[in-house]
Amino acid sequence: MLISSRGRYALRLMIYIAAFGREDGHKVALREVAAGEDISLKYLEQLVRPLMQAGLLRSVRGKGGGYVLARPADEIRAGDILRVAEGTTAPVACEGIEGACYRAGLCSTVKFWQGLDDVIERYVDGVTLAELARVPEIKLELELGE
Amino acid sequence: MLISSRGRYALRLMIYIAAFGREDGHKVALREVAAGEDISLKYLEQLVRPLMQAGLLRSVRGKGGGYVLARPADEIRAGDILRVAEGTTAPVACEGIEGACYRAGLCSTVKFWQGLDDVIERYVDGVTLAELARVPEIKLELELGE
DNA sequence: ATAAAATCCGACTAATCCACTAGGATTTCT
DNA sequence: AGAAATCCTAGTGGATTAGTCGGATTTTAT
Repeated sequence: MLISSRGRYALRLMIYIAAFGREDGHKVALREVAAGEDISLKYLEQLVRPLMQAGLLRSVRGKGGGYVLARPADEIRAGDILRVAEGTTAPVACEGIEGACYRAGLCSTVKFWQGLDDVIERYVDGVTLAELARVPEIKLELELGE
Repeated sequence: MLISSRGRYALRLMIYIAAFGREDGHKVALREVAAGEDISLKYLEQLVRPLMQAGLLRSVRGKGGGYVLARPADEIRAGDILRVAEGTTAPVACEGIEGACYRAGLCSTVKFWQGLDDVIERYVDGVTLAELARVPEIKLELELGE
């Protein structure tokens, strides 16, 4: 799994929705996220699409609409979001198939890369969106004024 | 730390040198690596330079020359090679500095990314070049039906 | 009904990076 | 002298990234 800034933005987006959306159905509009996280609205629209297709978000169209988590935040793993956002999820392509593999360096590395991918996967799947959204009191102070 | 195929090639290169170079000073020519690993010679020349600068390889110029590990293989970590090969080693740029950080999603992700980087770093630094170069025999044993 | 607010959709683009190539210069052994 | 190797600088085609742009559609609010 590779992490680009698309994945980082997607994570921030989801954290924002988790933090400000309510289970009672309070929707979060992208315009709000764009302002809050300082990300272009148009870019967010792109990020949102795969997250919808993957069933991580639900949307309500039209005025007053927005996005809500499709599942409770503690049932969404950071890994779920990143895999969707990064698309391919191609960790390390194993070219060892077509026979170059009998040579020195190649095959021995395959296990190494698989091990690396396991480690990463285990980490990102060990953190829930709820944990990430349940953050600082700083944020709470700011929002209590609204 | 991000892993591109440049890092993968560099690792294979180093494994090859570790496997076929001897401590008594047997040098490995890139031409040989190119043939053995099926990587263009010109590309290998590029990969070699940062590894030299980082003090992981020593070279002998001129005819009959080649490359040797600058340190014993069990004192070189996979992480050493990857960090050098990947260059920037920019894991996740923290933009939280310029004040966008007080908002919801950003700060909480920084720790998350740092944690991910730690996990990766720990993994790649836990494997030595000696272990990677030694694998072929292990693999043989496995194939012999253990 | 109409306007506004939001999600949707598809294409486009400038910049950057990747993998690789090219052409030579220099060093050293035979 | 010639061959074999390392060294150095530059360029290039393709892919990916990060982001833009213009508009279509759906729904709510006035």
